[in-house]
Amino acid sequence: MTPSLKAGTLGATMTYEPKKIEPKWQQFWLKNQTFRAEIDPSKPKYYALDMFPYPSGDGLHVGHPEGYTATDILSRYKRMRGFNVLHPMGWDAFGLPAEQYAIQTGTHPKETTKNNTDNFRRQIQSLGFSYDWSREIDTTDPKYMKWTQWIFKQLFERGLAYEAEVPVNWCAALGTVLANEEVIDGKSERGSHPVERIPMKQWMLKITAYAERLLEDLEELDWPEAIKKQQRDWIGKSEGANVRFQVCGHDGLDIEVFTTRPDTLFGATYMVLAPEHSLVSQITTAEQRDKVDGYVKETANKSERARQADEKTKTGVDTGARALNPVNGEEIPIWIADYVLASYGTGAIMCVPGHDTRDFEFATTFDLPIRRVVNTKKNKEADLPYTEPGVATASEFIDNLPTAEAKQKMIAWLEEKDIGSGTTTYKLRDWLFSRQRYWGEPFPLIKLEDGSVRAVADSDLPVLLPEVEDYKPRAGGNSPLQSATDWLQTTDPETGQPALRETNTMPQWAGSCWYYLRFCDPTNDDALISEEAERYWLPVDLYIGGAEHAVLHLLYSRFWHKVLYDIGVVHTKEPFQKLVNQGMILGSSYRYYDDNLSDAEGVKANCHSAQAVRMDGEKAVLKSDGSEVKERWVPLNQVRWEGKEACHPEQDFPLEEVIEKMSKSRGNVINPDVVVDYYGADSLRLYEMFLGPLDKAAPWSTDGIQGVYRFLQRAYRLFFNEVIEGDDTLREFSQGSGNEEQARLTAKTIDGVTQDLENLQFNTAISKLMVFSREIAKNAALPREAAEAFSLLLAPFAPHLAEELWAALGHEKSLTYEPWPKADASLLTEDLITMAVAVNGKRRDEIQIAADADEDSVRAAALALEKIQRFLDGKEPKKVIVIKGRMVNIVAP
RNA sequence: GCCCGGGUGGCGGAAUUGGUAGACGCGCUAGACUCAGAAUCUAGUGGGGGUUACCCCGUGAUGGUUCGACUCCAUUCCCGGGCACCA
Repeated sequence: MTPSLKAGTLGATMTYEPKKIEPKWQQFWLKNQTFRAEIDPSKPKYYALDMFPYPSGDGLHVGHPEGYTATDILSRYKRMRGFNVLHPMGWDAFGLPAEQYAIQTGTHPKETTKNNTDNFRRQIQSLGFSYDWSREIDTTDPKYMKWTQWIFKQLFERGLAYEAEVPVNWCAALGTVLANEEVIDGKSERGSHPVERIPMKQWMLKITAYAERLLEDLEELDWPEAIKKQQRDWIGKSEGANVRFQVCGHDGLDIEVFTTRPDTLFGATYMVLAPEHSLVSQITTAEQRDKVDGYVKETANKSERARQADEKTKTGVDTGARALNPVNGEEIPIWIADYVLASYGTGAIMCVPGHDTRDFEFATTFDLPIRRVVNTKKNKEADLPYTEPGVATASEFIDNLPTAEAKQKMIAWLEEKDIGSGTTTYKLRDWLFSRQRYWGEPFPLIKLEDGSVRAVADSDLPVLLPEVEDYKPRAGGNSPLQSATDWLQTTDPETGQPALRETNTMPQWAGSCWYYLRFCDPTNDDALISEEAERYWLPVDLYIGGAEHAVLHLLYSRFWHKVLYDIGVVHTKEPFQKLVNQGMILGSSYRYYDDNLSDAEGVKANCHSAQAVRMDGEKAVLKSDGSEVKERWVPLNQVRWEGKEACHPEQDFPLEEVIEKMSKSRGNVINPDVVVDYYGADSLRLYEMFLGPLDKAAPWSTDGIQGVYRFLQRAYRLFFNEVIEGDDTLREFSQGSGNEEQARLTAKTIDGVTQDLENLQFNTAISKLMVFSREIAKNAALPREAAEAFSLLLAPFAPHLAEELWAALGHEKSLTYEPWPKADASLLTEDLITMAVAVNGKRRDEIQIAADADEDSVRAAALALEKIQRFLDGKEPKKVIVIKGRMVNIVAP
């Protein structure tokens, strides 16, 4: 270490000044590559990964550092525990905002992305995270893209990527199609634009081929149950049977249905096809044709959202056709209705109104017969619809069988008669993988004149994006790449035939699907990852990120990982062993209302405080006259403070505080740069961890951060005398571990902080450090051993100050690889302990007694207490319960 | 509607998994320092009663199990999240 890095030599550090300490250590770490990770088989590895960010133009907000701080704490802790830690950071840099900015301004997205990543890197580095920056990656880097395209090629060559004309989620506002996972309530996940379903030719990835494995392998993962459940639901496995129903009057024409309740076949009194079902027009009778055509058209025009809007009202039309129920030969009507989805199962169902709520509603609406074929488990008649498992009834050969057995017997019967078979169905659809955008990875594919599609040779990867004039998507669902003629028109190197390049690009998820692999071997030009690096570093030991990626990124990466597993690139079935979702950091928004309902500009609106407004359903109205008003938000920096009360900047009324997700539109975003400037990175890190448990949402409070800042100041003053003129000087330490009280406190703190770190309970760990800093030197000088231990314990949380203190103790090396302090176990247990004495469970007094005192002496000591005697009133206690080391409970008569 | 979470002081949150409820921090109150403020330090701070000793109430609500319940069980209310006609 250079002498200039010794504490106090930089000039007048008269008090704890993060601005002097923090940049110094950040530069030190960078210059010395302190956190550089190399494969070292002699050490156990630990791979701590953050979900890498999309570098937006807005920069970091305080939500980002929460997860980053947590992984950083663990990384620093694990290094001190002797682990070889891989802790990298990079950029998920393809994405819509840079492209939209390009459309508006003509700036190449590459340029925007570069500026944004530079800003993100600066911000992240100002927080003192222990990333190995030599491993930084960027998904838009051609060297990275090459391998994204290479993986796509592997999928393509194994038939896992195919082009199909499918009904897609077309979002006109974004000018692109979206994956099912990107559509929420019929709107785009990004921006909430309307999405419609239209048929288009698109590239699909066969994620459904991995449905079972994606489901099964969830079992062994240490993930939050909620996320596992979301993935299970999304995969949506159901077991049942496919059954063929013969259509009357159409020789040999069958309609196949999927049912999870083959045991209720005797109760099937009608069938329903999705309006889009391919057989609809063929089987519709002449009398019903007009009605059916009308209904089909009507539902086709309805958006997906409108179709699902009110599920209670069932609509449908009889096709006039009849089918034979294969179990009893009964003729049953075939209807079409939009409550049956074309995309699930076979797009047709058999309806058992007695035992399915939806069928029941439909049958009631259209007066179709309802039949009871299942009784309760006790074989009693239940109210219909009865959807629980029970016992079959009125079902001939399966009568009296419990549901599970009845299903099995029915499936065996169907298979024997060759009219059906047991089947498993998944809700999971194949992954729609092409986007009509500029800023994404081009597909490494060429299309020949004969219609065949060929993958570009490995030696020609990566296929780079062409330069274009205009970044806007082209009409008719074509990507901007369509107009890059020189790029588009190429020749097949093998046959010399003219060929066209694929003009769609990959979705943003492509790059993030495998980035955790590249971090292990970021500059390898011969493989996406070397076998050595893969074997050593994988899997990721701790992965922290937002819960919003539950079924998007986390499902897609698992899928790609399994494909790579199958082709021998990776050796683990799953990429992320332990996953933690950090909770959101919420902001305070300030609300009022005005009567400018149309958002007209230049209008002098009448403003109202929230107190004058009540909610009338979805609408906000004035309490006084019931007229409608619209909510408005005052950005944080414009709020006028009257003491503790937030007020409208120009008018004289208080604003309503609403705690919610931070967003630009609310003006409640806290910029970490401002916090670092004022309190320093160590305070920001500490505060975010001190807010509460990592996985819970918590509101940001500007007052709250003062508490941790004061703690750091106190910690600093524990070590230094503050000198008004000149440098602060180190205090006199006592030698060794100090007096017994101090030695015990040190041991207890080491023990407690260590346990909390292992459990990711950072908030309680910090509180233990606070207690330590307040108590340790209260009555005696700070012992040297305590000072050393404290610096090391503080290091994962507040690394800059910790390094400063460590250096002040005379150490010349960074504390990064110092062994983690070990608690003296003999000091953790006390000889003399305090035990609470309770009467009837209520604490009344306490006794001081030897820790190893036997039950009888504890009992005697407790009963001897004057206060206890008072409660007993001279009588014998009914019972005395002694909980070793904790308390005595006396049951009074 | 279904499935997960979660309801603890004025606020963020602790509580070794059935054993002293409210650690730690914010805020607040009082005091010290200061010409003054800021900063810092010290003490107090769940509610109610009492001069003290001390007593009563208290973990969304109601009941139950237990010597003892924030913790377990049942019913119920509220908040957050996810899924939502998936046959």
